[in-house]
Formats: sequence, structure tokens, C-alpha cells
Amino acid sequence: MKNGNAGDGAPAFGGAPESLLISDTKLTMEFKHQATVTLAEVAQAAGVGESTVSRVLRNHGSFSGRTRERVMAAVERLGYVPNRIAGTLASTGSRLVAFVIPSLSNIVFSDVLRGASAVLEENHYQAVFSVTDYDPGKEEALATAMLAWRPAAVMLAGYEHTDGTAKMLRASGCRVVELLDLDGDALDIAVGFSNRAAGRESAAFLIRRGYRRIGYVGHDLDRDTRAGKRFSSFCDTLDANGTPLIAREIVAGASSVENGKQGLERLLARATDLDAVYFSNDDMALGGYFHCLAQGIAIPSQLAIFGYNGLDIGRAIPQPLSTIRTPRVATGQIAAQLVVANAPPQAIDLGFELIEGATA
Amino acid sequence: MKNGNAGDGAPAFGGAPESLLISDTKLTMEFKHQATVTLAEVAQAAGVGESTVSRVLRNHGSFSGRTRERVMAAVERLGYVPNRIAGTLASTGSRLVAFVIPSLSNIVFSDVLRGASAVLEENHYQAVFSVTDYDPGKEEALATAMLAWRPAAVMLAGYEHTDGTAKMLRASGCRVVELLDLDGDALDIAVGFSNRAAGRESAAFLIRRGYRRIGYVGHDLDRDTRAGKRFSSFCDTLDANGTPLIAREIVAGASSVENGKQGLERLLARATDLDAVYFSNDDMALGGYFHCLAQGIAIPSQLAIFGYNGLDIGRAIPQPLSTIRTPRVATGQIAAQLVVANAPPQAIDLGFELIEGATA
DNA sequence: TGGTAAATTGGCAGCGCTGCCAAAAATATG
DNA sequence: CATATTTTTGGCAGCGCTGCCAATTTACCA
Repeated sequence: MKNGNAGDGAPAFGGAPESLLISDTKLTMEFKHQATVTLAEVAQAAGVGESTVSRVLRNHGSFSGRTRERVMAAVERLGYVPNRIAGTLASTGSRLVAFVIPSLSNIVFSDVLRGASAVLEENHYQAVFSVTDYDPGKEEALATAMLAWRPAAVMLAGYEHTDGTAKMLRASGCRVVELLDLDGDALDIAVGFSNRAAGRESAAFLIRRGYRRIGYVGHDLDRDTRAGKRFSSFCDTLDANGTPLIAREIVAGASSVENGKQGLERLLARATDLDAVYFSNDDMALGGYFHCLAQGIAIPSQLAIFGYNGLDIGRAIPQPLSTIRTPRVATGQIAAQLVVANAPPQAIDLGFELIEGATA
Repeated sequence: MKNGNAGDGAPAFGGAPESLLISDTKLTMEFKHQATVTLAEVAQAAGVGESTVSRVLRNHGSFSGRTRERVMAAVERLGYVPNRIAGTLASTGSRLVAFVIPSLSNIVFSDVLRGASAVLEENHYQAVFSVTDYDPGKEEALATAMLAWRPAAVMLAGYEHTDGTAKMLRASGCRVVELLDLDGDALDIAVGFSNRAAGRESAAFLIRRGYRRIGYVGHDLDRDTRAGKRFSSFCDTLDANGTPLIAREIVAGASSVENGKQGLERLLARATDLDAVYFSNDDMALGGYFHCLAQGIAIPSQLAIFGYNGLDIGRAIPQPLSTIRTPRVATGQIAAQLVVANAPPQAIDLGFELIEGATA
């Protein structure tokens, strides 16, 4: 069933007015559809100098109350909107913050953006972003494009950048914030948590709970290097315990509930005697959970499930998902605060929380 | 269990070099950490004029192959990154596109951003965004802030803007795109689908399936006006059929799985004889689904569930969710394409698809 | 009231780039 | 070989704003 069809054009954008044109100036202005009021025009209308208008609008420097009122009245009357492009060019340092993120489908990154944008908006900074699709080459191209806007800071996910990206960022003079990972050397500021520690603790938890025949279902680890780090530490910890990973299933493509479901199905077809499965993240784990639900596999007695991220939905399913909750929004907030405060280079570990849940 | 602690500062951002300073110029440059290479410097290094460099870099106008090589070599050697701020100021029209969206938690908007950003990146446009939290006042403030960047277009959700916002946008001279809603008058371009039609079809479907005692669980409708429109048409359709809505439960706050779960629980406590429940969206519906699962309520025989959005996860649960799938990514793509092409004012209805699923 | 310190204010040179125009060089034409 | 065209190129005036500095006005003190 398909609804909808191409709609008609709505002529709301308006054409040129047909009458009442007093002068050529008026005519031109109307045809341009452009209310490009400049600071100089405001100054003239208010009967003051340009710099005075600038001072009043930025509330910077000194001016009398009367001047202030006259300027504000002119601004109001003319509908003046300051041009930040010009302002940024004239002054030093922009109030743009550039985000170069791997994906917008992965809630991890939209959570970070959410946390950051709230702080940035409060401080009158403007967020700009681009999406790399986990492609390091694209990251480099997009980071270059971002630097062209001379942002106050560039925020990136993790440490895995091409040499070109790293070199360029270092040379750019703007702040660089690497997010969501702490297992590596920061270029400038880093905010997040250790994915290696998360993998380690996940394994330790399953071992503590008595699971011994453990499998893994994950998505493309070459691209999502943070998931790769978790998995690698997870395996190391299992090995150290003398109960190595029994089987793994890597699905092609991005993490998703559907992929988790199919991944577990395929894993179980090959390894029938597992007692627990570690998933690359909660989306995947939920897929696994639904597979068990549909197949009548008892959780956790027949099979335990463990995820990563601590999504809200994991707490709403009949058996709360056992997982690790990561401070994604806080990562964005702290990162933004450090940028706004122009804090010195540093690495901030926000840690994570293991949620015992009911699935493992 | 809490892991992690404040990390040590990583001195990677570097301090000033202590020796080998040849001149004051060098010293100053180093302290600035700023490799601000300008077009003029490139021109000098390449032994050509500024406008020639500009032409080569933009591949616009004519220049010889030899000149091109010399310029590119100088660019490479100096690590020049063009300043788009200056470029935008000097030329007419920016390549910025501003998004003013209600929320980043709601996947609807990140899907739209995703679709749009892919198209924008291909065309060398840059996306900037701010989040209104469904607050019309904030929308106005943020839209003003956006206009200060003189974007090529402003993209907003729906038609419900304050008079001030509408007036300002109209006067701004930049393109305005209203997304995800077609039930109203567009300011310029509109891309999306009819929420009223969606509500109507949802009701018609439930009626067709034989449900007669229908309830509703929704979230804050004053803020999410699109959900409000769906609900209102849904009710109208039920009324017209002579089987009006039996009961409704509006939860405070944003839509979420948890809220859907609690909402259904409260609704069923008041109205025990419902045979179907319409949810404000899939997140809420999933919560309802999980509530039934946990309470042993048979779906759809005891209670049918119907959602809105067509999230992927709805297809991965044991019984695929009955819902309406909306073209969110496509909405973003089309909107971006129209802006890039500077298309005339128009309203494009992308429609939606009713998914029969197994829950209603 | 005269004189100095403090508070206001305006003028104007850029910020780095693009766009226009005329000059110069290369190519074509008679 | 001179002239007409066409292609390349450089110079320079802004784009709209900020920051510096000097000029002007006002406030304050003896």
C-alpha cells in the first residue's frame, strides 16, 4: 500500500511586487529578495558610528544607555541580522566547532552530538558536521573541508586517523578532540573511556558468572575499530582465564538488530554448545535476544547474552539486557566544555558502568 | 561497578620550542601554533598573481597547464588550506546548509540529517545544525543564529513556527525547506508526507482488520505537533466509522520505549476491554509490545498494536510490528537535492507505506 | 570654575578571498 | 609581417565586520 504523490508547487516564496514601487533602489532591493541589511546601514539609521553598533551588539566595550537604545531600535526596525561570516573573518577565532563522525545511524554518535550541541548552543558556538561512513580516506577529505571553515575545534571519533589527517590537524592550529576512545595517544584533547577496559570487564563478568563456553557475534571490525578493541581485549581476558572463545560470527555491514539476529542464528548453527554470547554492541545483542525469544531458547539458562552501550531499550525488554553503559552524552558535553573553556591538552576518562541485567 | 578515573594530561599539543629560534618572526609563529598560510603567500611562492591561484583552486576561468602545476606544487609545499570564511564573504552565496531540528534522540531527525548530509557532502556543501528540544521559542532564537551564517538554505521540521520565525525566514532571502510534514502552507520548499493521511490510514487499517475497541498511547503532543496531527486524524476516522476512541494515555516527556511500556500499562489499568492500541510512534509501540510480552498478553489476538515510523527494529522482534514506514532518509536526500539545484518553491509528497506486520 | 581623569564615540585599516577589468601573452588571420 | 582574436594573467576594489587609536564628551575634584 503506497500513499502519496508529487505535490503542486506552492507559490509561497513570492514573486516581485507589481506596484507601489517608489524608486529604483526599492525595485532592486525587492527583486533581490535579499534583506541584506548591513551594520553600516544600522549605524546610519541610528545616527552613530559603525564601531558603536558593533560594540552594542556584542555588549563589549563601553557605550551609553541612550546609544544602546537607539541602536537596538534601528536593529529592530531594519530587521538586521549580523553577518557572522564577516565577523569571524575580521576577528580572530571562530565559534564554529566541526564534528567529523563515522555515522549518524549509530546512536553512539548522535548521543555525542546531542551532548555537545547543548553545551555549544549555550555558549553561542555553532556545530557543523560531516559523516565519514567509517572511511579513513573520507575522514581526511572531510577534515580538510572542515578546516577550511577555520573552526575553533575539530571533534573526531577515536584515534585511528590517516597520517595525512593527523599531520593536517596538528598543523591547523585549531583544537582537536578525539572522542569515545582512550586507548592510544591523543593529538590534543581526548574524552571518553577505554574500549579495551570495557572488553576486559565484559569477559571478567561472564567468567565470574560461571560461563565457560563463550561465543561472539560482531559486525565489521575493520571499520569500527573501537568494537575491534573491545573484542580483542575480551578474547585476551578469556584466554588468560584458560577458557578461550569457542566461536565467532562476523556479519557483513553495519551493526543492527537484524544483523545481530542473523549473526546469532548462524553462530548457533555452527556451535551448538555455547553458554554465553558476547555481542559487538546492544543493537546486535537485541537481535540475538529476539532470536532466542523466537526460537524458545531460554535466557540466560540456555544461553546468556551480553552487549555494549547500555541503550535505553535494553532496559525495556522483558529481561533487562546485561551490558556496559557508556557515557555518550557526557562525552559530548565534556568535550564541548573543554573546547569552550580552551582547556589545555588532556585526556579525560569518563569510565563506564557494567549493568548486570537479566540476560547474563 | 564503576570504572575509570580522570586521566593525566597528554602533552601532545606541544609547548613552544625552546631552541633553534632563528628570528622573532619564527618565535611568534611558533607561539601562535597557527600555520595560517594565505592565498597571497601561495601566489608569491608560485610566482603568480592571487587571482590566478584562486582560479586554479576553484577550477574556474582559464589558466595554462604549467601555471596549474606550479600553483598546485606551492599549495602542496605550504600546506595551504583555503579559507572558506573569506571566500564566502567575498563571493555571493555560501555553501552552508543550516538544520534546525527538534531533537537528536528521535531517530527521525538523525535519519533526515543522514540522507541530507550524504547529498550535501557530494556537492561540497557543509551542514550546520542546532537542536530546539521542540521549543518554538528556541527555534526562533536558533534560526536567527543560523541566518547569521548566511546559509544557502535553512531546513526545519514541519510548519509550526512562531510568527517571528516565519517572518524572519521569509525576509532572509535564503531558501527555506520544511521537512516531514505536508499538512500546512509551505514558506518555500516542503518535502515529506502527510501526517494526517498517516493517522487516517492507520485507523482505516485497524477498522478493516475488525478492531472496534481502540485505545491510544502517546507522548507530549503539544511539542511533537506531527504526532498530534496523526492522532487527530486517527480519531476523526474512528469517529466517522462510529467506533470512537475508547481511551487514551498521554505520558509526560519524550517518546521512548520505556514510556510506551508504562503508558500501555496505565492505559490497560483503566480500560480493560481494548482490542487494539495505536501508539504515537514505533518506540512507544515497542514498549507496548514488550509490556504484553512480559505480561503474557497475546498479540494480536488479545491486543493488537500499531505504531508509526517503520523502524528496522520493528521487523526484528518475534512478531514484526504493524506500522507505517516513512521515507525519512529520502526526505533528507530530496531536500538537499532541491537546495543544491536551487529548485523553485514546491511541495514534494514522498508518501509512506503501511506495513501489515503481525501485531495488528 | 578650571583642569584632569574617565567614559564614549567615530574613523579607518585590514581579515583572506572573489570578481571585474584591463594588460600581456599566445595564437590566428590576411 | 602587421593586425585581429583569443587566452592568460595580475591588480585592486570590495564583501561586512572587528580592533586599534585618536577625538570628543562627560564626570569628577580641588
